[in-house]
Parts: sequence; C-alpha cells; structure tokens
Amino acid sequence: MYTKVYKTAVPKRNKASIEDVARRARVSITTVSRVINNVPTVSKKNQTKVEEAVAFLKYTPDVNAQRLARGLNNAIGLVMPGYPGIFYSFYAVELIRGVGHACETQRLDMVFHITNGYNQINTNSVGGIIFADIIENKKQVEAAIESGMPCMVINNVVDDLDTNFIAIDNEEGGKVAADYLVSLGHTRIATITGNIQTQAGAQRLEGFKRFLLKSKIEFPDEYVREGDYSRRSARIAAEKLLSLPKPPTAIFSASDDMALETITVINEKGLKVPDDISVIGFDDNPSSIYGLVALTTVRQPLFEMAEMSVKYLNNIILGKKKSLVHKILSPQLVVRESCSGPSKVRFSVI
Amino acid sequence: MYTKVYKTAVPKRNKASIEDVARRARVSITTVSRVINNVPTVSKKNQTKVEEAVAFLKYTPDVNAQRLARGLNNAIGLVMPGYPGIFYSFYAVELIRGVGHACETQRLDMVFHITNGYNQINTNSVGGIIFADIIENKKQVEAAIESGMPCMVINNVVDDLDTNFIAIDNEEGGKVAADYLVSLGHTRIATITGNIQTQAGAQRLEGFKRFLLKSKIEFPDEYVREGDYSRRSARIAAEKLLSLPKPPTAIFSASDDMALETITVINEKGLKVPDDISVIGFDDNPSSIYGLVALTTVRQPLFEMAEMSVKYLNNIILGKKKSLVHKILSPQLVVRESCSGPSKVRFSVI
DNA sequence: CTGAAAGCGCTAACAA
DNA sequence: TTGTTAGCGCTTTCAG
Repeated sequence: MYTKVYKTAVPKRNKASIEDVARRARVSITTVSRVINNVPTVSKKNQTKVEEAVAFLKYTPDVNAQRLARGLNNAIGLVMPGYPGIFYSFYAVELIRGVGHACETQRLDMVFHITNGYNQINTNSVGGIIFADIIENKKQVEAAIESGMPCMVINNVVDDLDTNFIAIDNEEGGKVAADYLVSLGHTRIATITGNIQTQAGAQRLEGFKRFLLKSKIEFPDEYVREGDYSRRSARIAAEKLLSLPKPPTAIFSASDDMALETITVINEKGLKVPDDISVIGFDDNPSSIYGLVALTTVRQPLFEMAEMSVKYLNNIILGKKKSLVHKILSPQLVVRESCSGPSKVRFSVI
Repeated sequence: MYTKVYKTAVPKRNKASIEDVARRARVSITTVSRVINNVPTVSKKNQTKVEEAVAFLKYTPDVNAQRLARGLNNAIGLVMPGYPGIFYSFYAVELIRGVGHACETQRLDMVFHITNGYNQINTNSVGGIIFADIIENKKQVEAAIESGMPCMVINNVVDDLDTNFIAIDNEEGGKVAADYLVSLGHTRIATITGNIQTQAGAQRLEGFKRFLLKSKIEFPDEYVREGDYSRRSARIAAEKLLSLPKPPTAIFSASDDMALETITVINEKGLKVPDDISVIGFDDNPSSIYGLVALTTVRQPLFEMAEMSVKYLNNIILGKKKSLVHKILSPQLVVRESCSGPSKVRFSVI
C-alpha cells in the first residue's frame, strides 16, 4: 500500500513565514492573517504596515498550512479517461481549457489525472473531483463518492449513482443532425458513431436512429459504422461506407474531427462535399471552419460545461450548495456548407 | 493581492486521523506514522495491528499535514502556454500524457496550469514547476526561478537563465528533413514553419535553411510560409505555396498535423503525394500513419522528454541532484510513403 | 523497537 | 480593532 520509505534530509527553501511578517510589522500573527485574508477589521495603519512587510519579505502564505488549518483544500481533481480516442480529441482539450480557466478565476489548483480505469486515484489532496466522462472507470467514481468526496461527472447522465452531473443532451444532438439531413431530402443516411462505450457516443446514435425510424427512413446496419472519435477510426469507417454497393448520400460523424476526416476521404475518392455527399459533424470545433468546405455541425457547449462543473463543484465543496446538481445542456445546429440536398446526378456517378 | 475574504463554516468531512488509528491499534501515533511510511523498525506485531486499524478505519493520511510536516510538496506544476496553436497540438497532449504518467509512477500530484503569459502562477502548492516551452512567458519563468522554485523548461534551450532544461535538437531536426529531401533529388523545397516565436519553430527553420544553403539549393523567401502548428495555419500556408508560379516539389511541414493538412490541400488541388509533391512532417504522431499515404516524418521523443523532465525535476526537488540539468535529445528520420524523388512529369503538369 | 513531545505555518474562537 | 491560544494532522528528534 505504501511503497516508499520516507527519507529525511530535504533541502528546505527558506521562505518568510507569517511570523516573520508579524515580527517585522510589529503586529500579531493574527493581524497578518487578517490582512492576507482581507478580513475587514484591521486598522488602516496596521494594514499598511503588514502590506509593507509582506512586500519586503516577499511573503506568500504556505498553502499547505492554510489547507490544514482551514480543513479545506482549494484544489480540485480532473480525471480523464486515458484511452487515445478521447484523450486526443477536441473534447478533451476543451474540457481541460474550461476547467483550467474556471479554476484560475476561482483560485483553485487543478490537479490533473489521466486514468486507465484501474489505478487508484489520490483523493486526498483535492477538495473535489471532476470526472471527464465515465468510461471503464465507474469503480473509481463509486469509490470517490463513497469516501465522501464531492464529485461531479461531466458528459454523462448518471442515474444509478447518487452524485452530481452536467451533461449534454446527446440524444437531442443526434436527433438534430438527423432532422436536418432528412429536411434536406436525404433518404440514404449513414453515421460514424463516437465510441459506443461512452454514453455520448451511444446516445448520439440513439437519437439519430430514433428520428430516422420515426421519419420512416430506412436505416440498415451497414449504415452504422462505429468510430471512437479519432480521425483514424473515421477514415476506416468512411472508407467502408463509401465502398458500399449503395453508399449513403449523407453522413453524420459524431465529432468534427471525424467529420473532417470523412470529408478528406470523400475527396480522395474524387467525390465532392456537399455535392455528392453531405457531411454533418458534432462539436463545433473552430478548426472545422477552415477546410475546403466549412463544416455544418451540431454545437455542444464543452467549454461552458467544463466551467459550470467547477463552479457547481466548488459550491458543493464549500457547502453553499446542498442539493444534487443534475444539469443537461442543449446542443444546437450550426449550418455551414457541408450539407445540401441529395444530388440527382450522383446516382448515376457511382 | 488577496481578493477573497476568507469565510468560515466549512462542512468538515470526518475522516479518520492518524490518532484514530493509533488509538484503535493501541500504539503511539509515531508507530502508525512509521508503518504508513514503511520505516523498518516496527515489530511485526505492531505492524499488523496498525494495518488492521488502517483497513478498518479506511484511513488515508492527510496530504496537507504531511506536506506541512515534511516541509515538502509532492506535487509539481505543469504550465502550458495557452495560445491555441500549441495547445491544440499533438505536442501538448504528449507532454501532458508524459508528465502525467511520470507523476503517477512517482506519486506526485500534477497541477496543471494554462498561462497567457501574464497571470501570476501559484508557485506555492507545488515543489517544482515544469514549463512546457517558453512563449511570451519568460517573465514567469524568471520569477519562479528567482523565488527559489526548482524549475525545468521543456523544449527550449535556455542559455540566459540559470535553470534546467530538456530540449529536442530542433536544428538537427530541420537539417534531417532537408537532408532527406535533397538526397531524394529535390531542388524546389519549401517549408511551412511552426510558430516562429517558439524556439522549436525558429530552430527547425534554421537547421532546414542552413542545410539547403550549404547544399547550394535556392531557397527563396516565398518558399517559407509561417504556420503556428495548427492545421488551419498549414492550410493557408499550403494554399499559398501551391499557387506560386513555381511551386515546390517538396514541402517540410514543422508538425505532423500541419503535414497532414498540407497533404489534404495538395489532394484537393488534384495533385498526388508523393508523385507530384513530397511532404515530410515532424513529430511522429501515430495518427499520421493512417492517411492516404503514410507520412514520412522526423520523430521527436516528446513523451520521453516529458517523463525525463519530471524525474530530473523531482531529483532536484529532493536534493539528490545538485548540478543543473541540460539535456538535448535527438530527433530521428522516419521514412514512410509521403516522399519520393521529384517527378519529371510534374513540371509539365503545372 | 517504541513513545512523548516539539514543531511545521496557518486559522479561528475567544477575550480583551 | 487587536492579540492570546488552541488546534489542524502529521513528522521527527530524542530519550527510553
């Protein structure tokens, strides 16, 4: 359980302590503490004296001592599933950015953790944990919750665990994509899914499929190709789709990265988007504007979701928020250039 | 300086403390401490008693108390420049993975920080800082060093600061790319650079250019297009390059992502890689194997560099390493399919 | 091999 | 408005 023998003899950096400041300012430690914590009941005179001493000594409070004394960790953990498809994605980066930004504005340390789902996560140096999706690591979430650690799950509606979550309405997202493609007149509509292990991947597919069925549109199995959010998987899937005897006239790729790769593959076959095949993505990744055709996509507010998650989590940690947080954010259609009606010509071309 | 008024009344989670364990095991606190720190001088009997109590109470040591008592932070900071080009790159993700992995094996917290170059970074909750490149944030590095914080700069040879660094020999990398292209017989060779603000970007270009000059190969200004590691910048640059009256027969893109986008643009123009134009990248991003043509590239050991940086940094923090660490890692040519000799036909085609 | 006791640097009643 | 004092939970001398 504990593998390392503790060694002594550590070079101690000699920082000024609160006591040094107090001595120099000729006030009590308490007064210094008050000043650095902006407690209002300090006389102007002492305030100044302390501030001068702080500046002179280049004093900064010892975070560990503060945390110990306060019984509170101004740090939150962000744990991210380590499997490549999700980790090398726009999703991951946006989440990191969003959480990082929110942490900064709230003066929280963000301790970042990549998990394989099995390692035990150090639940001790943080006041709460944000799980960036659950994928093969439900055990960890359960363990954290059970230990009393405030938790927040992102991108996942967790019904079976008594915890907080903020997610995107992915079923709605899939529906939006299908709806748009159908409204354009397509009847041969395929999808390259996200990782089906993720709720997002599964639900996007579910909403998509459901709308198609409702619209009485045939949706054969070979029109569903499983991807994992990576460009590589999208390439493989797109190639399969295009080599079908009866290829689709429209493809919904469950992430913009995958949609971009889909378009690339389509172009490589000598076909054009959207003239020959329409492609719609998911994310609203800024980089999807700059290709040959600007990508039509379903926007999901990742950055905002990430920011919200730390705000809510922090309020939970501080006890300001008692009830569970269950938020579901809506995705939104963003129409650009990569979709149009199915071309008549196309049928004779292939 | 301190903006938030400290608030009291925080809900304290009641975790078992070392005292609880001691009481239950009927030994002293010291003995418990010895057990959890694997100090050998504990009798088998007491060892067992303590372990049972630990298990029963689900005790885990309070990290903050440990850090305070030890005067040592088992946490390191990773600060990453926030500008999109670098942040949304393979480089960034590999670094995060590498540092994360090394931290995990060394039982270190990794506190992650995205910087705009101006904000002050919280230097207090970590025992050392890794700067993932220096770009517009030299001030921060200087401040950290001056405060006595152990620092490690990645991907940057810092001559003017008295600190540790591990970098790639980017000039050599540029040279390797140029050398290969020249050896293939190319004479019209262009490059899409990385962000020139980064040392890596500048030096890759420098080494590339220098070899070309040495080889008496003409290298006009319009054959140098500045990118910023993003696909978007590569697209713009590639389009310019291809619309030149005398377009290049080979292109060195300073990252694999950019090389992939370069290839995409080339294909969009109806040209083939490598038949019409050769493309060489930089990174050895695994995803560059799966395109229409497998990418020839210059491999840089990012993950290893990241891992090394935390190992060295940790040794510095622990006082095991006294002298400065100045390491320079070598890049390596990886030949795949995206480069060949210049086609004779091509000249008549364009 | 064990334990008492003195901190580590800070916060927060409580009294003044 | 200020200071005294008792912790926060752990490590580590030092004496047994």
